[in-house]
Amino acid sequence: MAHSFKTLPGFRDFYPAECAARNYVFDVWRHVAGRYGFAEYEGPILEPTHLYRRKSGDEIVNQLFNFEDKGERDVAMRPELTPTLARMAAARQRDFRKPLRWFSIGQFFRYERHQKGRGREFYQFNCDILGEDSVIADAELVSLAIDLMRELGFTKEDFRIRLSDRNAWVDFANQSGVAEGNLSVFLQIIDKMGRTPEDKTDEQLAGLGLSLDAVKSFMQSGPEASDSLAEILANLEFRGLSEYVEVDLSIVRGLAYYTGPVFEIFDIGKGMRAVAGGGRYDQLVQLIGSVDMPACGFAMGDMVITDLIRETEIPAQKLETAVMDRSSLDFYVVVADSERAGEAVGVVQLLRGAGYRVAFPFTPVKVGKQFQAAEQSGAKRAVVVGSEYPQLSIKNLEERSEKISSLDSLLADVSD
RNA sequence: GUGGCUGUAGCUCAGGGGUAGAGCCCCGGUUUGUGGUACCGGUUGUCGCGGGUUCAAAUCCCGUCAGCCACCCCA
Repeated sequence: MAHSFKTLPGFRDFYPAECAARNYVFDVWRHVAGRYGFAEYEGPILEPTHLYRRKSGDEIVNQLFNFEDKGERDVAMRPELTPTLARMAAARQRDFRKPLRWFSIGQFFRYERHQKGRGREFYQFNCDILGEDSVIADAELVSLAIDLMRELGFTKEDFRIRLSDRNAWVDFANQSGVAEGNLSVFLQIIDKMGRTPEDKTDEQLAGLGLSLDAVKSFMQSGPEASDSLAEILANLEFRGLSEYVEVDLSIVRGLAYYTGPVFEIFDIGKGMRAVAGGGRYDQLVQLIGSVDMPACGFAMGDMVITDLIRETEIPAQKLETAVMDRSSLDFYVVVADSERAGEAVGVVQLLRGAGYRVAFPFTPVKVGKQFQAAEQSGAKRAVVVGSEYPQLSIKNLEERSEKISSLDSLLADVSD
């Protein structure tokens, strides 16, 4: 084992079991997005590094897989999709009726330390509504996010949407006399309040002319903090989803481009990092594509949600069932007489032609072993091809029952 | 970038100065065309790598690398 090759740090191999689990999550994402009338799109995996600088500033480059290509372009593996989306939407905005409801499932790359729920490569579901400034769009996204979680098998005991509104804080700051130039500093302080010692927060706030008590008091103001919050909550109430949501004004979400309501999904009791997050970003399309287009969206990565699924009973069972369903065969064709191996593959193809998932042994194997292989493949039934051909026998592996069939009647007998 | 923990068979791990073990997995067998259990047998390791101490190191010491976890960051 001296010099074996391994995956690069933070990168993953997906063996069939993991790949099936991943695809199950993809299917749920795609399925639920479809129920909301979202259309799937995709962008390039490699983009000009500048696209991300434009949005997030130079410090972001430290977290990028970027390099110079053979045409001496500074390029980066995409760390997120929103800038690409903004570019795409702006470039052909006249081609689409508003609002755009678009989703995407893709792979992303960030050059950072690998830890639980976080790698250098991951998949992310992105879901955005563009060209709509009503906060009902925001509510629609929250609702979609809740339905994703429910579709995966989670209940209100398992997760919560924490909903906030940056504008509530902006209004608060304005009314409290915080200078315009200190707004982003202020939001940073709010964002970090939960993990900063109180006396330090107090000190920082004092620097802006604010008191910790006033901030803490406003933090408790709930849905009254802004009209948008109240409206979103009322909308979710009509949907019967309000029990999944709580107003939590401590949610501000790191970077500066959010302009309104923001939300994150958190597990209850497991203490993992955020499962998903998003919000309104009304200026970004303008910034990237010079087109004025309000927008909101959210993203969910595959790593935290998969951890959470595996650590929660019902979702874990749903995943296992789905993985089993998609990996198991419908039929295993047992070649009981190797003289009939040729006829057996004919039977195999007949079944495959009818849409069944079928496998058979490539080399002569004892019949007992073949049944064992059939069991382990998850096949529900076996078809035995032997010297009696074209007479066949269909065996139900679960019930251990057997019935006689023939080449001509096989498909009919099998579909009963 | 900082810190903590861990590196022994494909996997989960035990052992603890005298040149390696268990369980699982995998493969084969338990007499010639019928199955998950059981039983028998088998493969695999320079005990992460480099150096030091010692008659002797997987075991002790130093370094290094890797992994995990946390901090920073989190689009």
